[in-house]
Amino acid sequence: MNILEKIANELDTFSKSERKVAEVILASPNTVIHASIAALAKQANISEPTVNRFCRRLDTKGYPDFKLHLAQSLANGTPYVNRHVDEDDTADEYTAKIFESTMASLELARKSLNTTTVNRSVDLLTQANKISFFGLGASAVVAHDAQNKFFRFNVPVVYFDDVLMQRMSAINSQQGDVVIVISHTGRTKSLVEVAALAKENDATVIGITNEGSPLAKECNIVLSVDVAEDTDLYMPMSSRIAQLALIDILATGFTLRRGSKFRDNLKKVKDSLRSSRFERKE
Amino acid sequence: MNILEKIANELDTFSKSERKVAEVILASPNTVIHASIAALAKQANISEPTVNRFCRRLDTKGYPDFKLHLAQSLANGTPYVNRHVDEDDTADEYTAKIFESTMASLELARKSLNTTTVNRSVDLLTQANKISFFGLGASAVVAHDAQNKFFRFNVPVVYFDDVLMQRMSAINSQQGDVVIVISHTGRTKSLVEVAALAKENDATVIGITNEGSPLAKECNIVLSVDVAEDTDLYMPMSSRIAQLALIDILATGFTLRRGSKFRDNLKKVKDSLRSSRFERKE
DNA sequence: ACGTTAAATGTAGTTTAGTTACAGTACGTA
DNA sequence: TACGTACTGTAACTAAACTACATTTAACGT
Repeated sequence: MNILEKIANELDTFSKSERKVAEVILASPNTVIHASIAALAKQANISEPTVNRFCRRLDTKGYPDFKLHLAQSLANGTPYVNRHVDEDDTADEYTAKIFESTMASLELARKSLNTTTVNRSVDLLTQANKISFFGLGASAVVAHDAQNKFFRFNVPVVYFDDVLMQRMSAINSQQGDVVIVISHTGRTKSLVEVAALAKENDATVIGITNEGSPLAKECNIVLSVDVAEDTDLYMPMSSRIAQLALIDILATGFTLRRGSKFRDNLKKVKDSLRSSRFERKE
Repeated sequence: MNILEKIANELDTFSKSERKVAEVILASPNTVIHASIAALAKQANISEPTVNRFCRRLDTKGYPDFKLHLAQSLANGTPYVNRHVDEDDTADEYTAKIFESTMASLELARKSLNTTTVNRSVDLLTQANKISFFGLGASAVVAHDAQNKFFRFNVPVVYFDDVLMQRMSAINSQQGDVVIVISHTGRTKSLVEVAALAKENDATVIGITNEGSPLAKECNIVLSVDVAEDTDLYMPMSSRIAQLALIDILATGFTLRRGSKFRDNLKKVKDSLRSSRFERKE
């Protein structure tokens, strides 16, 4: 574990003097890695051996070794944190925050995603007679994107962001069809109903949603991605990015499963677009 | 710069003995960071001062400082790299690669995005009488998402992913309207024409596209995000994620500019969705 | 409240590691 | 071949880190 986090975590298990050291370190770790044990002791108003004992308590061999660990923690740069946008942030600030939060979410999503489930989903998708993507609101965007990707595979694929169309489509589904229902919360009533309908009609229902949600209960497979709390109170942000990454993953798994011959097909689709574009000048 | 790379780069500028040290370090940097200067000297079959001189040549204060830098290089662990998916990757592998590539792209996008331009775009958006988002293919998804976000702001906003609708809408645009045209390559003919049409009709055209592309030339403002080469040869992946992050940024800037009273409005929109959802059980 | 004991902290001395100054060696050039 | 420069090593020195022990502080029981 990152030694800086460790210090922060164990702050209350430290003795009085040790806490002094800890606080100095946490306040400006970048200075500390260039300071001698004497300098650090002085700054924390404690003796050198106390610093040394502090280092040992953190499972390092001594002060130099501790500095090494500290340097490594810093290099990791407290990677990406979900930081909330502030009322008086400048364009510079909120831009940075949104990028960071997005990345923090992806990091989290990566960790939480179950690749065995991914694999099973890809299995099902490759065998499907027809693939449908359903979503509403922000999740409709994800469904839209999924259609876009799977359409290139030359498989029957549809996407609906309209409640009625979703219902009709679900009712008409049958065995061999795969229905992917997308909802971050998994609590949108009409989508839960659509999932149930599709299941009743023997379609395989894959949910891209929260584990344990009402929607999840109606699904044969649940692909859940944990996501950092949304940066903006009122708009879904990170959740849909993680979902899109998941779509990429499914699409990639799909092409890999289909083998290299299949990929020639993709090339054809791409080439077909060429005439609609301006040539790139060298 | 990463000190390990630096050593590798400058290998041929080193003297004979220095190269010996360099090679030992490159061979097993992880051992070196825990070794004393004496141990390292012995392993490289050279004297201690030579190691010291080696450290100085690399712009460090001495051996301990050098070890610090080395430790940081190692911790950095080549953060996020754009890694291409391989024919025989397992689900585990391609999942990891896609997440990593996506994050690498966001990292790149963050660096390349000009926040002054973002700020100007937000300015224009807040003053717009009507906002239109146009995109095709993968970029249609981004436009779709943008509509979703800006719709909550209770401003007139439309999105079209149909060429004819885009043309009609562009022709009907007028001064005070803002048209946002989205295209990764910026070379899609019909979109370039739409941008030109909108501009002729005195709308302000903002392009989310490649700087220097045909589309960029037709725009009043260009929001360009550099993006790592796409992981998949035949499908856009990272580009649209970066574009979506940009939409988040614009939307966030928009709400911030409109002030806190405006945000109550967003709450209302969100609350209005409540009845369509299952209650969360505690 | 007082004394006892254990834990925590500091002081001083020791050891180890790192650095500097200088001397010797190797190599290239005139 | 002789000279000079750049490189490398030896030995002395300095500074940093650590250990052992003394002192203080805090906690607990009487």
